[in-house]
Amino acid sequence: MQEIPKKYQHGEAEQKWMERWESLGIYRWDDSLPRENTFVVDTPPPTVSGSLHVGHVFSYTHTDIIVRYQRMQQRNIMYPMGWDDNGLPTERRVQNKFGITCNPHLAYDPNWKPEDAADPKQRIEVSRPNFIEACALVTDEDEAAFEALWRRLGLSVEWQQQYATIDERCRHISQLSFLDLVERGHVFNAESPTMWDVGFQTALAQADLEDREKQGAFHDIRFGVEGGGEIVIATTRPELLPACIAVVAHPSDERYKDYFGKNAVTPLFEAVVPIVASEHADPEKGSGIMMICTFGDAADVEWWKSSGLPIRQIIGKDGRLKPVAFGEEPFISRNPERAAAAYAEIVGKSAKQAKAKVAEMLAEDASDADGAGRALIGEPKPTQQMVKFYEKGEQPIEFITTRQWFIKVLDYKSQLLEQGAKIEWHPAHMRSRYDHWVEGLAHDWCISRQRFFGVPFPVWYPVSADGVVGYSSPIYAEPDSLPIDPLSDTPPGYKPEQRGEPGGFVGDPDVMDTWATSSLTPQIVSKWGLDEARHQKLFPMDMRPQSHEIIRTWAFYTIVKAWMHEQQIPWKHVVISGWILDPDRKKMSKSRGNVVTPQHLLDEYSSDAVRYWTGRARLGVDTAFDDKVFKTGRKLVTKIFNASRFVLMQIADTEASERSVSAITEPLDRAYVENLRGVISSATKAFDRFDYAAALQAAGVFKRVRDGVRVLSDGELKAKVSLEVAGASKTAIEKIEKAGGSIKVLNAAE
RNA sequence: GGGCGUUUAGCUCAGUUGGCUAGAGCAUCGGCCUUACAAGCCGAGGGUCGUAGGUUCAAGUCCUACAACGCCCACCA
Repeated sequence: MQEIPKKYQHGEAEQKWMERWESLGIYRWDDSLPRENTFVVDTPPPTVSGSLHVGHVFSYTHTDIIVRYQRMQQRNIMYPMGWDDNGLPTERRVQNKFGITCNPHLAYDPNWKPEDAADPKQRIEVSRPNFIEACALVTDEDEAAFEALWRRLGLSVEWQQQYATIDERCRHISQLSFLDLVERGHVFNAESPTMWDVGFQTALAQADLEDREKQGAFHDIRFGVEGGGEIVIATTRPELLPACIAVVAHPSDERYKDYFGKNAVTPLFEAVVPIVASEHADPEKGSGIMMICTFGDAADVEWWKSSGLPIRQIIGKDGRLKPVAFGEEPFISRNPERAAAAYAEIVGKSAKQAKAKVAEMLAEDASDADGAGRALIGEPKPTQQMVKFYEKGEQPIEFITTRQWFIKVLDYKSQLLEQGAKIEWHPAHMRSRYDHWVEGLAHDWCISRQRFFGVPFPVWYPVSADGVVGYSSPIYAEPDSLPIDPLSDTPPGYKPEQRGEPGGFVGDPDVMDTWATSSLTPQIVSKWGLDEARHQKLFPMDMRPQSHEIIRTWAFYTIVKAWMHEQQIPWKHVVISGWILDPDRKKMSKSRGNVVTPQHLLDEYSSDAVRYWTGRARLGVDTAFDDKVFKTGRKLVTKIFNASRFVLMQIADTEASERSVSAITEPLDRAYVENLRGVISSATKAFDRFDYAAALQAAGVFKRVRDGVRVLSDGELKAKVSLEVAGASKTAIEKIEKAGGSIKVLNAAE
């Protein structure tokens, strides 16, 4: 990298002030002061992924600008900082760095140290507490890097108030939250079809998904009908044919009216499935008739739930077709031997491989169910389709039946909408994103994940004398004992030796969704459940800064928790910042490879110049990265610095009595002061509505009101004044004269 | 398919409840070493306010339709 000239090296001075501020403790929150006049910020805990980019600098500076304004208004500020180290990104990095995987059922080994993990290539299994130690080692480094950046940027964070989402306090409060929701009846566990990522092998929530476009193909498949006839069904997932449980068409669809009540026979597997009239089918789409499989998509799940039909689950947790027994419930077939032979061709294959194989078999199959000919009609027809993926996953999600914990959000849509309406959104239109998300919710919030680096559920299950685990009668931890790990701690009334034994207990091996903790950031800061007096002083908070793409997760979940626990809103204001776009107006993201790191910008232009750049971006509006703005910022900062020096020099030569406003007598000076009042007033109003960009603009306009034009148009000095001005513009002179003033323009020589 | 947003100077963007000749920064061009500041100062040129209608004494601003771009959601047999 090019070396930065000495005159542009700002680090030293910034370092000095950073240390000065810290030693003075000027950013401390004073817990002795009452709630009134306190300003509390729900700072976003950044994911400590080790990579920093200008996006971080951008949104965190916005918050700092608002905080500094509030501090100038004499507010007692709570501006904490958290680190989101809990969750999958850290887990993956630790696995690769130390060559370990977590086996939550192992016991903690106090002698094992991550540093002496032998060979990164050799995967050794460690207990969950050991794994968490290894995670802590990695995240400590990352957190230090983030903290250094934040300090360099001059964020006026209250560094005494730090938390990490995996630390003891966060685990404690997350578990307490879970127990409280159990008590209030908002939580349940159920074995039911759930969105599942086959790569990470964990359950997911609706908010974890994203749509991706994928090349698919319609396969027209001929089904026989018992008693004669045939129907043709178009599907993009022929591999699910063995999982078909029914065939449905719209009740008003004339083409299929005669078939309702009869049974269809699937090709290859010869399962006899009912032909059902259902609103679920759209006569306009495909051939108007569709197969219901367990499970192709969320709609299949819904339909199955109300049908009373059995589940034919063929996709396993790893995304491969698992072994099933034809001829036995639920895989009843008219011809079990043929079905088993066909299935033997695809068992163990991934869904994708199985799709191709099934299509091949259908194409070759000349003797389908009722001997009507080739089961696959024509060639598969390619189509672009939108498929749901886990946002971090590489394969489409599947619906797989597993036992999971859920929070009931579907029952409370109207209450959650009401809560959203009580919060002020900046900009206001961002609220509609929240409203739409809530209105469109289709699933309760699945909060359990089959992962390791997270907060465990404070739950055990009794094991009966004949070895059956009692999932329906969980043993909950005592609130006083939190945080606990059910895989190493023993439930009340049991002895450690009874773990896994008949008549004993087992611990719940799952961890919580990382949002189950992140949704409690206000309560974590206020120490809800741990320190009631502090909670009352800090909750609800004043401001939640965040970006718009996580309205459906972070904002939504936080609102859910605050409402469920205390029927409160978590904060009064949500402040939404936009994205950083690259100079071509594309979103900056790691995958695009267009990310700009902040360090060289700070070195070359100074923290203040970078802050100036962020301050120009309006709330909620995406901003293109433009290095000209940094240059402008640097010039402006120098200007202000020099002007201040000039003023200080003047003051040094002036008696204290001459420094009051009343001592200003020159009309032009008085005009400036008058104008300054207006600037302060409009900047203050802007800041009060969190619009720092408008405040900056107000100040920027003042900078160039040097010829008194605006003063004459609206100050109290509109009365006739005579001005002696150096270098007044032509227009300024005209305006002043038009307003009835007179003006004498001085030459440089005078 | 539903929703939200954006569209104003070459570029990046302001423009409040409709109200004097639509503004700023950057860029361009011209002129200046005028107490701290050439990392500065003064000035100039540059706009059919996305398109088409409508309301009004008056529309960048309000209404209707349309277009382009971005985002969110849904569908996806």
